[in-house]
Amino acid sequence: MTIREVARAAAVSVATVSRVLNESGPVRDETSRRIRDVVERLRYSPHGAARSLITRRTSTLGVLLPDLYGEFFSELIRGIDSCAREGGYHVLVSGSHSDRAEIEAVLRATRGRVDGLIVMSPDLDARALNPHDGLPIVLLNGNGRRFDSIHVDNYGGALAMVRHLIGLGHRRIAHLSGPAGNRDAAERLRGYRDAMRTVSRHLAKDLVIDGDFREEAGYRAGPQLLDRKDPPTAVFAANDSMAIGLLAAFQESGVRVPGDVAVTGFDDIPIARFTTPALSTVRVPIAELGSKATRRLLQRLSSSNGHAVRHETLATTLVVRDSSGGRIREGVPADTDPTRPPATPHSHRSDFQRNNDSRSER
Amino acid sequence: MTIREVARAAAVSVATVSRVLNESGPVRDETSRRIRDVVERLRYSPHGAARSLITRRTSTLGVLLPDLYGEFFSELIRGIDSCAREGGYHVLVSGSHSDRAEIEAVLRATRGRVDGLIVMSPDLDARALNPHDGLPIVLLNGNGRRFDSIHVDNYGGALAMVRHLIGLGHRRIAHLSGPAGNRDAAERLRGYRDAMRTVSRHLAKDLVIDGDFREEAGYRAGPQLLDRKDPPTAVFAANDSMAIGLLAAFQESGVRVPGDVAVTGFDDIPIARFTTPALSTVRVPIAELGSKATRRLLQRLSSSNGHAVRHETLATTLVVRDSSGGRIREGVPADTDPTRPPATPHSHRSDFQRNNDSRSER
DNA sequence: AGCCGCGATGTAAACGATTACACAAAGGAC
DNA sequence: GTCCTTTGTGTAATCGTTTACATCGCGGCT
Repeated sequence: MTIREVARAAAVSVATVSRVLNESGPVRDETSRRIRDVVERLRYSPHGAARSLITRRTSTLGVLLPDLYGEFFSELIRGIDSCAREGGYHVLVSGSHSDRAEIEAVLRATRGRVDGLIVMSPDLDARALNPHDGLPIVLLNGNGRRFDSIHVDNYGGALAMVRHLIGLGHRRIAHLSGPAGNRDAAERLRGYRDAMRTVSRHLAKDLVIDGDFREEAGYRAGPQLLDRKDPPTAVFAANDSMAIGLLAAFQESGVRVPGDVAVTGFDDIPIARFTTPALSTVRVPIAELGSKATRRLLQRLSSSNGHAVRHETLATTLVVRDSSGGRIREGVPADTDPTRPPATPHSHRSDFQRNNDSRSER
Repeated sequence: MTIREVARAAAVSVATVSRVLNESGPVRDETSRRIRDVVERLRYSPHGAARSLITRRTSTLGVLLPDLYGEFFSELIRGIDSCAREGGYHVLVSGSHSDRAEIEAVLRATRGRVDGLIVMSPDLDARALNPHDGLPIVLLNGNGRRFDSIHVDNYGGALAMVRHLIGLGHRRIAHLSGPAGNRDAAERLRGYRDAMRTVSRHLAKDLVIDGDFREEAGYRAGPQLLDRKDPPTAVFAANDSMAIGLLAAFQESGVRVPGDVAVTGFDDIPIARFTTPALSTVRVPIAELGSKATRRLLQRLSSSNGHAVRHETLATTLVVRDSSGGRIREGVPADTDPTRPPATPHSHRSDFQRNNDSRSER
């Protein structure tokens, strides 16, 4: 079932078959029709490897992720996949890249298999992938200057959230941080610190508990926080998963949220609005993050003339639900979110949102 | 940076370089070392497409999924990816295949790009991929007889869950079903129906509400159920996402769970144990489903002598937490689950589990 | 009539690896 | 010394495409 057999069956040369299949070059209508018939009948489809060998394009995008755990990544991949497919590309994913050596191994293994790379590696500087022979790369929340990148405004989101809590009168606000070394986590922590600093030193004091982005960490943090002699009145978790774990711990201890203590998260994973109480959080446009990165990569692939490297930051949105106790119960318009794709209607639960627009183009 | 340049730089022939790189054939130690040095220095790595053209292997597995939404798929992909990487394979994913035409398009496009396929397509019979020229395929919850397949015991799990509710004294038990046409959903529904049938017709009556596996569907079902003149005392949702939506709706309506009504789910996604109240559900070994499928595929790839087609069904586990009200509060050993990977310790919240072992090998 | 251009097609050279085969040198066995 | 085997290496065919170039009619122009 090679192009050769098709050519023979249609009594033409391979060149003509190729021309018909790729719509390159002129072919008589009748010939074209005949060839198409044969292709259909023989169920021929060209061999990908052979094709990419000569065209030097694979129609495949590589996606390197630090992990594949949780709803965040399924959303991200969803954004990437839908956008890639639209552009006629396949997606090669690869999760759990802890150390630099592993990243390099994958980079090597994928040579000649992908046309470009989307790399998310928050633990690591991008130096590992420095010298990769001109393969276009888009970084997700990375810190390389040399590559295109799409960032999420972690800092701004955290700042807005903590200010929100401060605005509600909270002073003893704890932060449940993400894993050490993780860049996103670090930025959220920085936002927390800076927001706290705007309040008089005597009244507000940093209180950071180490977490790791998993539900369990939040669950364990609950008792730790309650056992202090000056327990916080609000806890800002570095992501929703931990906030949900925290919610569970408080619930078990009989601590009311938000009555006794406010709890907030970060990411706005789809489930956040269905927790009890509904979680106040910072919305990260996850799928959009993926699709934006993909679009950027595709555009760099098509226009080979190297545009300047671009760094873009996606704005986050403060989403006030019940768990922070800050919800305005009257006069809130139902679901005013313009960014949410209409494919996922959540029309019943209303959110109060504030766009925290510190978006920037560096 | 081709093998040719490496050969020239090391003053040997391309054949020798290839032999060193693949450890095929004898090479003098000194020559071998010299070549390795050059490879290192030139940062050479062989071109994937060229290699797969001649070897007829791509070291890539294709994964066709119906969708990429939610925690279920990230778990599944995680299982697949880790197992594939272990075997030295890459993973090409592709989500959202609604109709048959789309599946066929992807099948064509991936010819010569993958060595085998894992296909999950619960909406569809497997006939679409019938005649694919000898490409090894493993079906996930599909209904093809001709291909290897791994199933989840949806029926047994549903049966066990509904019996659990009946055992607690419930008679008016509603079922919030999955999307029409979805095979998993259909099996769970069948389990529900059969369990209900074991109770006297007068006392227990089917009550099925249509859902679609999304949180929102559960949320909307809440009022619908409460507004009936004979509201159910228990609701068995066809998956956890919908159960969580339902929990949120009941919470808002002031209906206590499990006091006023019991709620249960299916899947045991990681977040299920952190809902309020903790969700009673049926555990599906999702990551294992992925890794089992992958292992099967790999083994079929290596031993080309065609074993007979095998169909395997993975057992599910009844996980009793708080939302069903059936939790035995005394004498429950903490976290006795043997199937849970130690990588995700959830040591604080205890589960009471019952292995519903209707596993079978067809 | 001769020339040019163009449309339709065929021929063959790439692309970058693997590998069957050839071959040379060396070492034993006789 | 001849023959055979083993080891180490090189030459060239091969995988299935794309595509530059050549070819061949054919019609229009001068």
